[in-house]
Amino acid sequence: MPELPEVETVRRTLFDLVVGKTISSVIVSWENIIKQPKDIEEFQLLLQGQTIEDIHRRGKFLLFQLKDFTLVSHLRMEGKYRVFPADEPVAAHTHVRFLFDDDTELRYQDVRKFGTMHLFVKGEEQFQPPLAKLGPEPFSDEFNADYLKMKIGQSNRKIKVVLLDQELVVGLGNIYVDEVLFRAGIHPETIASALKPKQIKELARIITETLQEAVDLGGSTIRSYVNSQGKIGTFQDIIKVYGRKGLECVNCGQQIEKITVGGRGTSYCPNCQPKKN
DNA sequence: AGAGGTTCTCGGGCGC
DNA sequence: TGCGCCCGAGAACCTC
Repeated sequence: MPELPEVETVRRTLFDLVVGKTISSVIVSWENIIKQPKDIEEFQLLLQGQTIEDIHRRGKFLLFQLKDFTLVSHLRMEGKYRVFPADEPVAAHTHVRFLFDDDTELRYQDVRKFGTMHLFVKGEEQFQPPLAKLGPEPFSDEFNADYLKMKIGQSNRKIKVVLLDQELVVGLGNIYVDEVLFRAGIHPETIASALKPKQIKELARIITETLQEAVDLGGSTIRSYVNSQGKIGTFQDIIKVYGRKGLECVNCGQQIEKITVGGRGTSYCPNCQPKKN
């Protein structure tokens, strides 16, 4: 499901629903979600009595700032957070429940069970996996044309693979990387080092711009994504290539093609994104 | 039937 | 040989 725009939208909607609430207990019904601490009872014990003071985002991770700890949560493909009254029946695929002392609860649902949670003593999360090696945020000053030139100028990997690498820049996933490359007119299999400085400069601008547009539209709802208030995003309405295999390119009318790049389904326009190497 | 919005690990190949 | 780099496959699961 979620790439940066979806996670940011979840963060914003969840913020209004849970900040200020205090956890009275935690119920875990699929233990593999909890990666740290390894001991589930310890995870539950540490969270008891903790108040949610803030919710941050780092790349595609949600960071619940508690009084003494940071709960780092990745939604992977299908993870969702919703808040319910305590007496609401528990829906299928609910794996973790954070019960609050006001008779409401935060429920984590995840059909495919790929999501992860790591609990750290506040402040330690940034020095350890899974956050330690993440690249800059796409909206930060650190991420700019010079940075991108420096990082990918000598890379012999395909540009799509490079952009999906969260150590380069965080936030892009399969939808937005395809849209970004379409907007930039770059074939997804182009070797990164073959890009001209001008193209890289343009790419940096388009990455930031595309993700910002998507945040403004509440993300993309392709199959199952809804935010924590149950609302869908609308970026899918302006998607130009992702999921449009066989349809006409909105720019030139040629059929959108689909190939596999780095093991991921990849949609692009062979005319607007010609292969040059 | 197989792909799907994610990420990690593994083994193999290549070039220096 | 070793190292760095890159790639693909497979893994974690369930739904349509």
